[in-house]
Amino acid sequence: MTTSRPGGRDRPPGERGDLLDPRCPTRQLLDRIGTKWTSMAVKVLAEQAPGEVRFAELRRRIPGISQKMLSVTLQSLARDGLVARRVEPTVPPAVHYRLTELGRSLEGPLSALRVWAETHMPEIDRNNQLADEPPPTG
Amino acid sequence: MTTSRPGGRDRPPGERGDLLDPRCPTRQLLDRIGTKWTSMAVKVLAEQAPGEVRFAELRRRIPGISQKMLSVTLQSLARDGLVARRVEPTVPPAVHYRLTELGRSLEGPLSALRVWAETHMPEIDRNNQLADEPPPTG
DNA sequence: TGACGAGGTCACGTTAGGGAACTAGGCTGA
DNA sequence: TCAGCCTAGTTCCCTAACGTGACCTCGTCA
Repeated sequence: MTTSRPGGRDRPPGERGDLLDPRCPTRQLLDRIGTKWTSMAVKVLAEQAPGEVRFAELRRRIPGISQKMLSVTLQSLARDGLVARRVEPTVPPAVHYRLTELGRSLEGPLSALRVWAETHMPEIDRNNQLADEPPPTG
Repeated sequence: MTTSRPGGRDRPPGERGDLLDPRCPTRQLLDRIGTKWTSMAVKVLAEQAPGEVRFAELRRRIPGISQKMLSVTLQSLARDGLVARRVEPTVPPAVHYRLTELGRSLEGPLSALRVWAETHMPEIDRNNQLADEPPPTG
C-alpha cells in the first residue's frame, strides 16, 4: 500500500499539483488492517480479550501464517498501539500478546464488517461467476 | 492483496500447493475494499446514493487517482455487484455509476470503520511517533 | 487542430508476502 | 563436554501483485 509518493520522483510543477491526501484516515486504517494477516490476528486476539495469547498459540490459530509474517504483523500492531506485548524473561522467553483498549475498540467496527462479509460474500462470489459467464443469447 | 485477482479466477496448477483458507470471507472482503482506492470510491458513490456519479466526476472527487486506477477499481466493484454501470449512448458516451443495493448495505459497516478511523487514527499516529523515538532514559 | 469523456495498453517501480536459514541461551541427554 | 531442542524472532532473497505515468483510441464540437 503506497500512501507515500510513488517512485519518489517529483511531478512537474503546476500540474495538478496535488498528491494524495495524507489526511484520509480511512485509507490509512485500511492500509493497516487490510494487510493479509492483520484482521485475523486482531480477531484471534479479540476472542481471547482481555486475556493474552502467546506467539505459538497465535500461529496455531491462524492457519497458514509463517513465523515471519506473524512477527511482522504483530510488530506493526504493537507499533500502532493496538496490541500490547509482554515478555516473560524465562528461557526460552515467552511473549504474550493482548489487545489494548484501542485494539478492542476496533473490534466493534471490524466485527460488523465481518458479519457483512459472511452475509454477503456468497452473493459477491455469485456476481463474479455471473460476470465470467458468456453473455446470454439474445 | 494477493487473493484478489482482477481478471483471473483460477490459479495455475502445481503452484506452491495451497493457499490460505478460501473460506475466510473477511479476508476476501478486505482484499477488495482494502485496495487503495476502493473504499474512497464507495464513499463518494455512497454520498450520492441513490443518485449516480459520472466517471469524470468521480475522478474529480477522488484526488490523486489516475484514470486507469479509477477504471480498474470501478470494474472490480461492478464485477462484485457493488456498483452498477449505466452507459448513455451519447457522444461522447456518458457512463454513470451508482451503488447497488448490495453496495449500499456495505456503507453501514464501512462508515462505522470510517468513524473509528477518524476518531482513532491520530492516536495511532501518535503511537507510531512514540515508537520511533529513542527509548526514554531510565 | 485540439479538447473532451471514458477508458485501454504498455513499461516501469515499489511493495507485500513467502521461504529458508540464522540467532539467543538455558536445559536435557549422551 | 558437546550436540540438540525450544521459543520468538531476524535476516536475506525472491516473486507476484499493485499502483503509476505516458501514450493511444474514437467521434463530435469549437
